[in-house]
Amino acid sequence: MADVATGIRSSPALEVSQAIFELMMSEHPPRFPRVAQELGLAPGALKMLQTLTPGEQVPMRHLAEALFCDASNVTSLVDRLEQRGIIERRPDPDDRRVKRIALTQEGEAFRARAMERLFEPPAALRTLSEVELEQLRDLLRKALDG
Amino acid sequence: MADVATGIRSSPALEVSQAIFELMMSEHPPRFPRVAQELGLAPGALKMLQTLTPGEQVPMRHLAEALFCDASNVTSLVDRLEQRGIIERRPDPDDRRVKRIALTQEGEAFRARAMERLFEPPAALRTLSEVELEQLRDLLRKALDG
DNA sequence: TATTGTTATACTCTATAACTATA
DNA sequence: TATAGTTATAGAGTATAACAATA
Repeated sequence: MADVATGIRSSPALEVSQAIFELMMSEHPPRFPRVAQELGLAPGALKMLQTLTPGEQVPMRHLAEALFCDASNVTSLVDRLEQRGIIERRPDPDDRRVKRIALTQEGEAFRARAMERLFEPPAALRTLSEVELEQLRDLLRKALDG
Repeated sequence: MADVATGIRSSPALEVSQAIFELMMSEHPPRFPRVAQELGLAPGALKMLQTLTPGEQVPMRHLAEALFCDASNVTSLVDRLEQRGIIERRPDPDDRRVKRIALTQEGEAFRARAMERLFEPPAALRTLSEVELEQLRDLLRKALDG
């Protein structure tokens, strides 16, 4: 059986995949770039904040890998976040080539606010009951952890 | 209770929202830009293909609204998709200002392949059984259909 | 000789503003 | 006068290549 919206054959896994996409796309403009813009951040900068856990000190190289982007882009993203006092460059005690990136205290608060907005449940989820949400959560967690 | 990854308080709806995000982010690089690039398309061009249902003839203006972008960007996206023979501009019989965009025959096949790749179930879903996938699908569909 | 991060530069995507033609 | 689409141009974000410092 072919689906109208996609023109491809269906299966439960495919329908789930499609539904998740639909849920992500149910917001206009899409969540991620919208939140980034509202906070005055490049999309990459928001991804970087998401990556940086409070208390961590991450070499820039690792950020480039996590963000799947070029090192020169990390430099420019870090520059701007540092200028805004959200993160800071710290020397690595073991390797003087390396700079470790950490959230400032101010940055931790900023990040918390950013994550709140990023993960705010999509409106579509409001139609589900508490029990249904828990079922949904458990299924998704099983997929992710399993 | 605060979550380590986000630093914000938890609720079932929030946990679902987070899990869905995690599922989308579990692929590196992220699905949408990756598939677009593999097909030699701008992200907006892939969105446009997703919007264009086979057999439809959509005024460019409508595409701009659906893509949440400027009309001039639609012109440039349409230019390139038309050059590749994927879509075509057709005159509107009722309003000579309007150009209606439709998939070519070749374009319909291209779109089908693109949608196949776009909606290919994430690897994480493979850990779920058929029954669990159906439960997951039903919950997501209920949320989306309201 | 290889690696971390930076700089200078170029490219891609999208938006803004001015324009043509229709309504 | 307003609208559909185009053109020319500018901006933001990211990548490429050459470089300095360190390993």
